[in-house]
Amino acid sequence: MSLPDDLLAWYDRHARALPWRVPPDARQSGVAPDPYRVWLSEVMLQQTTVAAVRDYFRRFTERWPTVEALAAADDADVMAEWAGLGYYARARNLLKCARVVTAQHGGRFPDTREGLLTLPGVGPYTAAAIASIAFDRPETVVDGNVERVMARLHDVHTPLPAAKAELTALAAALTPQERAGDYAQAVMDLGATICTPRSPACGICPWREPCRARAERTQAELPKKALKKSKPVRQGIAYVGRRADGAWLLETRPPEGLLGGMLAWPTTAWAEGAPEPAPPAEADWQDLGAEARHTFTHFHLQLAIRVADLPHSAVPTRGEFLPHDRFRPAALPTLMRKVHDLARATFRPD
DNA sequence: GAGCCGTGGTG
DNA sequence: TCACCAAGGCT
Repeated sequence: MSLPDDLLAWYDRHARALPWRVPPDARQSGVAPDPYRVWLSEVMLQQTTVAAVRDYFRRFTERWPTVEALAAADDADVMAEWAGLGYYARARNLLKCARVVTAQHGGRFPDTREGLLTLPGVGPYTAAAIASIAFDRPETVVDGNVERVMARLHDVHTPLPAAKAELTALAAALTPQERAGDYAQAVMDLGATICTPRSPACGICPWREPCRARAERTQAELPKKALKKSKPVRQGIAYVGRRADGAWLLETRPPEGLLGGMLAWPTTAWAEGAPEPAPPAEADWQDLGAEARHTFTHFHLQLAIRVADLPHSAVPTRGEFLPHDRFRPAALPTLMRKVHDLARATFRPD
């Protein structure tokens, strides 16, 4: 038995049951995955855990069962449905991609890695994942799991990201011509359930015998990674205003950059040091005395909160009033939902 | 190559 | 409390 065969045999017994996955037995009986569902799941899973993705995947596929349905959706509806999942450029690219596939490819996803790479939001990993999982092409997927598994299997001590090319070559050398889709998912399942970042379960690993790191007892320290930079602290002020009729003053953030395209409370700029106030409407803004703390990828944020009852005649300089019955806190990104949770108690119950 | 871009779980 | 981490892509 070869290494890939050993892994596939393990996968046949231990594959995780996932909503977007065709299990190995069904697959070998000729059931083909739906490329739309494979693509959607892979985009959602970028830097995101399976546990976080499950409910989002279910809601998206119920609401938009096909790529054509998604392509026809309103941008704001898609952004609201994505709210809380993070990395919102993914949602913007998701729509772009659905519209390209619908308008330029007749609603069918390209079935090669090269074709898939031309799509918005589809990079080297996702293109290989869709090509292998949806179309059974022998492409090599290299995600964080595969990097970790290869670094341990071959005892590679070069730190990431410099080691990326080396680990990719090692992974490619193992990729089988047959059952490419199952193999791709098998390596990732191995990384997610056995060859985990901390406390890997080497004793029950199908690759425990050939694993070089296990032999050298270096598995816990691999893969090596470059030191991370510390995060600076930025500060700002969020303005939560409500009109007497219950409408909230909200804005849609600019399409690019942090939380781009998302519904949000108007805020000052976020910078190191005390923020310059920038209220979105003339009113008696009161400091809430509590702040929302949130950590983004590259900085910590401390967001002070100011609240105001706005007169019906108020003309905001930014944002617009969203009627009470059309406002869903779930449509806010998490930071803005935290702000709402802190501020809501200060207003009369609706 | 490196910075930007979210969030929730975990030790 | 806090740093680390997860099926990356774009610029």
